[in-house]
Amino acid sequence: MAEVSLTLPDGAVRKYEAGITGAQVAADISKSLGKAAIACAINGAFSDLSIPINADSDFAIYTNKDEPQALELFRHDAAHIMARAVQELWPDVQVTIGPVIKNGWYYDFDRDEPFHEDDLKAIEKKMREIINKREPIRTEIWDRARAIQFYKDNNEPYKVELIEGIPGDEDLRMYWHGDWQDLCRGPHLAHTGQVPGDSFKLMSVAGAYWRGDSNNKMLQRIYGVGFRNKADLKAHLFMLEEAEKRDHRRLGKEMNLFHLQEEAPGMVFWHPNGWELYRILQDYMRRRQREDGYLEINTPMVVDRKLWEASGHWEKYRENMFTTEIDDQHANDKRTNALKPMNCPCHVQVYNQGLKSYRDLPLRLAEFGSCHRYESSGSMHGLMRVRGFTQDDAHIFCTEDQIASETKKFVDLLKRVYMDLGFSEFKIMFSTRPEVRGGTDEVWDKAEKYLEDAVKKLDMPYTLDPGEGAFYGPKLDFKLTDAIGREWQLGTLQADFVLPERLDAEYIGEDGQKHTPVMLHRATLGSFERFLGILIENYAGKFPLWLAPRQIVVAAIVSDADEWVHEVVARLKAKGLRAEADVRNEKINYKVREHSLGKVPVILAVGMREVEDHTVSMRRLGEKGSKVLGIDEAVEALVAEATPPDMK
RNA sequence: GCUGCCGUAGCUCAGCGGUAGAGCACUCCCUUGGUAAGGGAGAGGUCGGGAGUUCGAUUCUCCCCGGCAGCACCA
Repeated sequence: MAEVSLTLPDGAVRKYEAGITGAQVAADISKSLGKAAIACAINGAFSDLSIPINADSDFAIYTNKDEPQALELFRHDAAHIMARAVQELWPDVQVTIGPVIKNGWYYDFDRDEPFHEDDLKAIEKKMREIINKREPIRTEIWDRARAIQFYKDNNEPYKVELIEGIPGDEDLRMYWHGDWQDLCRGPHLAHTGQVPGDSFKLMSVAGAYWRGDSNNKMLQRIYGVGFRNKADLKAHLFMLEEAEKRDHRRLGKEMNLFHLQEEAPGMVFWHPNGWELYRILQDYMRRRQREDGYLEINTPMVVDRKLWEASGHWEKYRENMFTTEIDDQHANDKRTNALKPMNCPCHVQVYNQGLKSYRDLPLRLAEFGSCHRYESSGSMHGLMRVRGFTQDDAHIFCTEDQIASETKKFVDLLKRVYMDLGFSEFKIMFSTRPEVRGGTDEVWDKAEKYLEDAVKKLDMPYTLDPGEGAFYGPKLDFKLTDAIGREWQLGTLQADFVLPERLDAEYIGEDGQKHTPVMLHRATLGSFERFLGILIENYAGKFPLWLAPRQIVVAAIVSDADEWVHEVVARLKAKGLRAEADVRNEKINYKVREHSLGKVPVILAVGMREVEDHTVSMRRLGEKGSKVLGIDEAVEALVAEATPPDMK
């Protein structure tokens, strides 16, 4: 019998007969390890314990304690166990795929009857039964023909389709526990009992298209979350509750910022508090852009379809545009207009007024452009995805040689803005030509090259995202990370060599000849609506003083202090602070609670002591105690704190 | 757009084939209280819209609108 030598992570070498399995090695090392082992690595490749080892290898054992591997296996096996549970409960169900995702897994099923949330409990129960059986998980390697025949015999057409879609003629790995079988790349645990039965939970049922294609049948997807132990599961569920508390739709209601209603789906009704916040942000952006040489313009919201035809949007995005038809009596005809879905064609119209010289470039035209897009009903979500929104948009008309310096300038602006608004981290994605696109390959070669040069000169890391460019040009996207670790794609910079030409933008170069400028589409926040949604969630509504729509409430403790309350409010307002008086017939406890729930950052409580001493008792949101300050001292401190970062 | 669920007072929600209820908010009265809910009284609803079944529909069925969770889409 041939011998294999296995090198363990600590450098020790053990010799076994060829064909020994990982499980046997683990048991040989120690009895407890034999029990604890859940999988192994053979020459670094994640593998089942049951696979025979026939060559000298590096060898490592994984147990419950090995974080990424253990989680991967638990979730993966839980997905399979869930599929088995579902098939045991409803034998007519066909199984498809069930991958591991962040925090858990899902599995897609085909069944005529819909699953209901109540069914999840029954499935969970069945899963625990399967786990408690501690059945060994077996694997075999089959050739394609045999596997296809097997699934045809078992009436599992989705599996047949999956196998037929796997390229090449590689053999397939088949897994079993009990009588239940699935096709899988593996690896898996040694037995079902290794899945922690008390630290998973089925979360929801939802539709999902077979293979992610909306032309295909919609299947039913069940989502689960799973962890190594109960405490981790509890922590995760707690985190979900916390995330729900900072949901901008909820906070928007609690802080009285905005509302949405049936008559205008996807269009925001901003309330005074919300609009204050909106304007604070817009004023800030306006100052930052002015500082950077942008010229602010404003262009029409309703524009004849001819312009959209010329720009190419009509052909590609007609379905998503709001249109209006009016009878034009003079032309004796109907005119079709579209609500602008974006600002660029209009900006080119402004550019085109008057002959431009190379001396005019770069020309940076900015607009807080109000746009409308007919988003599909299912995609709308609070402020995050709406049908009416305002972009902090700008188009930089420049020469090819200016692309790099303008990109640098823009990224510097982004950094400043994101920092000021409380985001310290962002990533850059570089997206290249998509399959459906405007312009020739020659133009794309050029656009990609210039933009790549520009991003390289930034001296910042970036990730390539092939095929994700805009239809008129390659782009850089800027993704930032919020306070609870979620990523949001915000800023964008798109190099466009196509649209200026389509819309006849030109300039006279140094050589006296006409040239077509390059157009850089760029946005920092994206849309104000979406950004405010993100901002609300990032701060959980507890804005820094300069952003808070309601900054200070001055609350009377006794009604004899009302006069002093009004005077304090007047002094704060005179310094530009957003202050309100609360002289209602309520106790201070009540007022403090209410304004704390309303996320007002500063409460100045005023009783007879403060009246006599000309002081205020300052309480900060989220803090327990209060601090008595002289009025002048308090005003000065608040003014300093409330000054926007760009004005300090 | 697709699948599933949901739509009752300003808000959060209970109810359910016989014509509607709670807490908070609101209005008034009492209370002047020192940092997260003082007490009492009152007012408030074509039960998302339309059609059908029924003696009778907020409740059952169908259609439409809107929302939620996913999927698809996102210039």
